[in-house]
Amino acid sequence: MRLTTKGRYAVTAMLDLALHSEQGPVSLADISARQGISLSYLEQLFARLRHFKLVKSVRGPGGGYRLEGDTANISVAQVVDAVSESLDATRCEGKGNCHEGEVCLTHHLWEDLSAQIHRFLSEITLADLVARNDIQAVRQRQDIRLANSHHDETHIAISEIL
Amino acid sequence: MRLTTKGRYAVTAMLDLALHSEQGPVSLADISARQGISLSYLEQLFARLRHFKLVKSVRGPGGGYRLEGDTANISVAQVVDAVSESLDATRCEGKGNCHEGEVCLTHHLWEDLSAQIHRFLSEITLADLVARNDIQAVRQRQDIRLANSHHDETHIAISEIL
DNA sequence: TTAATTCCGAGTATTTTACTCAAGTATTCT
DNA sequence: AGAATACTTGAGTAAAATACTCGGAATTAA
Repeated sequence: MRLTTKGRYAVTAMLDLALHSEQGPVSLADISARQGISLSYLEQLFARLRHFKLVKSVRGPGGGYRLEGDTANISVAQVVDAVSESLDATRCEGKGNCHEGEVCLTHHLWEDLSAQIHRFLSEITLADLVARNDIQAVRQRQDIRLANSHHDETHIAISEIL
Repeated sequence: MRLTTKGRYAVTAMLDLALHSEQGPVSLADISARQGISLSYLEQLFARLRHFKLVKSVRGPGGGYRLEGDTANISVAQVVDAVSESLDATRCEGKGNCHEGEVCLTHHLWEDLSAQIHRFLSEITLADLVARNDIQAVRQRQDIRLANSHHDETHIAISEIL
């Protein structure tokens, strides 16, 4: 469980997707416009999200991405895990080449911590985030703004509101 | 709250320090030998740990580092915070230049999560870690090994045991 | 067919990580 | 006082991760 801005971008994008999933598939271009994340970067992130079965793609015009399954079944932990490597950084790498059969200790300890953080983030779902009224308030502002301005260059990104 | 290998190195080093603090100051060279972390990198980490008043340096022969205060008062969160930048990655950066006075939303959300993880790691102290008997077992092996071998090149790092 | 979209691969700039090297400073032991 | 020990500082560097660009191919609705 690595915790960097990359995971944060992914959570933001997934939240945006959750907020707009009612009106059919959401294009990455729209997410890019609303959240201020580059399109190509989103493509990379969504390739992994798709691979982990968190989203489903619809190709062609009017296409985009849909959440795979219900928002209540997608946790923040899943999203973060999908886009970020798990951190090992040990000489042994779980292969058991720790000295003389003695199993790793610092390793276990850290994985312990890591597992607990993971458990914690597993209990927060996209549905929980969507239910927050501060999020709902922003959603509306963003929608209006995107509708008004396909020529306008000012946006309110969710990240500017979180 | 960023969670990478850097923080892990710091926690490992601090744990090593805690395990050997009874016999006077611990030199970075010893920690380097036991934990397999390069001396220069430890120097950088400890410069920050010192700056955050988590350790105290003792110069001169027989010198090294001591923990500043009791192990029960040093949390994992403090150690991680000391060595890693806090992740912002927002266009607004808390400066309130979020659009039209509307406060950041995704920002708040993430900081919320971040704060909760922080709280979680704040409740785990070095004393808690030292108390684990798997750690104690390793400690002894490492001590023997370091004593026997200032010419020997095989070590059991805590990280090989965690 | 055309346009919108996902998909895919290569490439790149920036930052972070992890480390090396070298010179300097403080302290203690003799 | 002088030498040894060890911290301190700073510059520099290689590798990895991050964040992004670009070009083009595949798909499909209209």
